[in-house]
Amino acid sequence: MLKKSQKTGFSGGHDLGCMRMTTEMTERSRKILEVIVDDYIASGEPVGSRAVTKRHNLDLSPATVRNVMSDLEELGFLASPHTSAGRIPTEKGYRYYVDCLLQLRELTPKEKRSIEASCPGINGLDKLFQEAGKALSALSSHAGIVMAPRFTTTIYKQIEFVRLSRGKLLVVFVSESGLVQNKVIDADETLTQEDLVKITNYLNEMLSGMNISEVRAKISSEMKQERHLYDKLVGKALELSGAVLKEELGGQLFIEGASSFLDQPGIVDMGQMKRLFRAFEQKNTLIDLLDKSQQAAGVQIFIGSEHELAQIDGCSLVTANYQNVHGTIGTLGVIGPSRMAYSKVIPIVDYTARLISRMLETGDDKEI
Amino acid sequence: MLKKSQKTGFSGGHDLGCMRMTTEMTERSRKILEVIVDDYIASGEPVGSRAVTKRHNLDLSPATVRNVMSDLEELGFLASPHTSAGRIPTEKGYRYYVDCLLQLRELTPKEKRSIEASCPGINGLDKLFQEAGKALSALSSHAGIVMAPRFTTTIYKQIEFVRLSRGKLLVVFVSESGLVQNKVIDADETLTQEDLVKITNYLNEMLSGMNISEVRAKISSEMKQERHLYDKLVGKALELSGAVLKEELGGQLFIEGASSFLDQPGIVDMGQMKRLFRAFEQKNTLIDLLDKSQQAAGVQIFIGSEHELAQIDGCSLVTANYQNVHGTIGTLGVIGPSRMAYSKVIPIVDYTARLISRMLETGDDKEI
DNA sequence: GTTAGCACTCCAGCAGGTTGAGTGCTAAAA
DNA sequence: TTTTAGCACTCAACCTGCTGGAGTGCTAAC
Repeated sequence: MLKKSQKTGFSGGHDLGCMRMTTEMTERSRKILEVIVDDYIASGEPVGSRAVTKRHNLDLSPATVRNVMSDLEELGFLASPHTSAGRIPTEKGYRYYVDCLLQLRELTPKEKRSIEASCPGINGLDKLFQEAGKALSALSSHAGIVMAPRFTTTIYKQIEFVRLSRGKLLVVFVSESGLVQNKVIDADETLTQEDLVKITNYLNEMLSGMNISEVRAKISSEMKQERHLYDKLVGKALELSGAVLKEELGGQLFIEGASSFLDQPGIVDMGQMKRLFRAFEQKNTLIDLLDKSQQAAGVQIFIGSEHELAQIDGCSLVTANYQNVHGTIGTLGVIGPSRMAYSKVIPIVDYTARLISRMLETGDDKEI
Repeated sequence: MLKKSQKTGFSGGHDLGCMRMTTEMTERSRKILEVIVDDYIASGEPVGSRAVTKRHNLDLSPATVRNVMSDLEELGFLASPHTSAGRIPTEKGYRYYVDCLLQLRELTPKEKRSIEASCPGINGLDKLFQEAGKALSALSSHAGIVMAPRFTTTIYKQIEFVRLSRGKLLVVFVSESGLVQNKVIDADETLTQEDLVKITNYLNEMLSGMNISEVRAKISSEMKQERHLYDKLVGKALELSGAVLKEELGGQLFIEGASSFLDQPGIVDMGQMKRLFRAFEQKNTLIDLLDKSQQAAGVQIFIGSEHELAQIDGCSLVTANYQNVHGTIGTLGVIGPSRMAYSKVIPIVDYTARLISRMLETGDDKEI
């Protein structure tokens, strides 16, 4: 775990470059910025010069601190809600804090155990993701968010057809990691049970072990090639599987503990709260955002308007990817107000992502 | 559709008995109560005597209306927030209104089409329920709520086993209505692929067409009976299926559009809002409530504290059941503040429940 | 460069006054 | 007997002016 004065270097949308600033930022002003952000995160109240000197014995007078704060405001790290309130961090201020000043907390064994206990073995991936989201939420006191693997990144394992009432066919698709997708499609009724078995075997043999992009390509090429040659059943098989896989399934998003947003003492803007909850309901904008964060490795932090989602304005997002043996397949994290305890949230997200990765890689959750 | 002055007779927790009251309630006081409730539902503001006479030409002076309102308050149908505000309906007032005064609106063809359009054929039951919830929410401007069929009411159709990594087995269970449940279980690695096929065939042959309670009983009795007699594979099959079915799965709850609760102009009590959203997240208390409402037929209305859920205090719930050929299997409805437009919401819930029933019965959504 | 002092600003809270909506009561009218 | 008009009363909502406190910016001294 990172120690003080090491650079944490979390990347987000912007690269503020915490080095570029050091010409203007003395060690002292850094310390003061840190104290202010810490204080504000803890209290939610604007921080005044006197509070800075009092709570952390800096051997400086309030007047001196005021001068530094004034500089910090000019640099864009702080802002005052009004003349005679204290200062609060700007987004830029949070960014600098996270990039250069943050001292991460170790997770306590109790917290680790708490996360582990929430993921009681894999019995159904959906369940696992949901529980992970709940754990993230419970420990961070913000909303936990888990994006299930996108369909395209999964590996074909098996397909099954179940005949429902008249002309309806349930197709169950299973990926290697245990992700299950199902869909009902229309199918002509001439297909017998044996036909279905043959189709199943044919598809499973041909496609097993491919990822979904490959599967799509394969089906498409086979369809062209074999249209007039082989027997009708093969054509049917391709048609059915094509129908199932043509849609972009998956990328399912689990959001847990969204109600923690209502815990903020004085809810500032009800309109924003509405937009936020609506974004949680629609999910697709969030999915896009998480897709982006899936490009980079490690813990990523998006502060305020760094993500372009106007709907979740004023919120920050801490994410990390999880992997299986084939590489990164999904993203999880915490979403909360920009004023969140990053030092606590980051290790939680990091640890949870690693835990999920291990579980998906080994299929074993006992030994971490 | 019901017309004015017919009794609607929706039942809820309490039976106020709209007849017992008529000794005290004249035609005129009924009319005034109706106007007040209508007005309050429309405006959200306490209704004064003058507003009653103005907006609905009753040929009565405000003073007369005041006398009647005073009576209605004494009877417990109205309450005043404070001395010089108008009156608002009590829960009892809503109950009387819903039972005796309500004039249901017909759905417009546009609304019907809107509901139908939201359920674009069954491609996956989960998806269907979710979309139905969204439709309920969109049309009612409140939260839509759909409870998927409980596992115990479903009919066994098919079971499939898919081998995942080391020792993990994915079990996919399909019910006759197309409900899919999957679960990962541990299984010893000695089972070959052929063993699995045999197990699958054995189970599907033995259990097909039974409901889940029967299936459980059957497995249990078979296990006792055959433990020492037949080959090991049968025992294994029973063991596996038992592991899958022993849990109470299903009863999944879809809640859509919860954010509409935030649309209320002046949010009264933030604490209540929190409790509400937390109840939506936990779901199980709501599931219990909906389970209860599944006993009775037709549209059911729970107003305010008639349901015992303190968490959703001040909210009303309008529900209806949906059926397939085997009878009632699930519940859907709308949950919103007690001050909701019942005349609009009730037909929406009713129509949606019928639509879902038809779709589940015929497997065809074209012709309604 | 740092600090003390001072004037200034602004929010929060409180008291007092006003307005308007709505009520309850009473006495007169129907 | 029922309905209505009139009047006094109440109370929330709003505005106002006032005060205290927290915090700032500036300047001059250390």
